[in-house]
Amino acid sequence: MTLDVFRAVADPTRREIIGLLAHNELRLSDISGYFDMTRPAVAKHLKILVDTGIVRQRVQGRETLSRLEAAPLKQMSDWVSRFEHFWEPRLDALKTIVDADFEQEPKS
Amino acid sequence: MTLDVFRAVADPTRREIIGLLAHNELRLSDISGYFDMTRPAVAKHLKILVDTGIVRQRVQGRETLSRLEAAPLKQMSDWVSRFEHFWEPRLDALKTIVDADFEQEPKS
DNA sequence: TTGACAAGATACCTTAAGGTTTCCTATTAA
DNA sequence: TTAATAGGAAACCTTAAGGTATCTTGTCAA
Repeated sequence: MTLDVFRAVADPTRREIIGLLAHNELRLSDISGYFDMTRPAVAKHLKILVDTGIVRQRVQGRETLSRLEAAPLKQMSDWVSRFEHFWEPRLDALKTIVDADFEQEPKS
Repeated sequence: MTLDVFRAVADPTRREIIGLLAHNELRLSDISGYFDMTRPAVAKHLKILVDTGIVRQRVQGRETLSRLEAAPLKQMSDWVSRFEHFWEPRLDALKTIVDADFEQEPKS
């Protein structure tokens, strides 16, 4: 029971799976075709991604389709964004520009 | 020998250490004061952060001062940014705005 | 209506991760 | 010049992580 997004993303295989699912809905056997490891190994990685909510699955007959549900990755994005100004010193200025622009827009 | 930024950041203790060093240069004993674990345990975490380049150290007498070197976190930032549009649908528009603005600026 | 395919489940193995205790060495303050 | 402090280093322990092999069950096509 991991449930931790950071831990889920720590593994390179899982990052690759996330990449694969970014644009396609795939079956387990499709995914495991990309990797040099057994299907149950990939299934375990996939399960971890499902447990953290990064991947969602739907069953269709004997197949299980997996698709990306990227929202939980926002946690990571939020955390790391606290440090962006370290390598992007113009970021403060940028933020000002964006904020100003958003204020101009009508409330939908 | 980890050297992997994603793995380094996967551990919550190490994320906290990164947070502590974001604004202060601290000694090991300062840092370990924040945690409910032994000093050598914290030292190991710190070593992993040093190995990935996220933390830099300088020796001053009998003290070793650690400070954040956030640049390696950019790797994570870059990776996760590929998925930002999943939770921020306005991001494409935003990118356009920013690009346009940057083009206006003089080359330094 | 049987054979092949998709994938869940279980048992097991090996190594890496995260911790502890204990000891040692260098530096500084009294 | 000795006692306290900072922290490196080694040995060890336990559990979690990442894999494998193997078996079973459900579904579909021939």
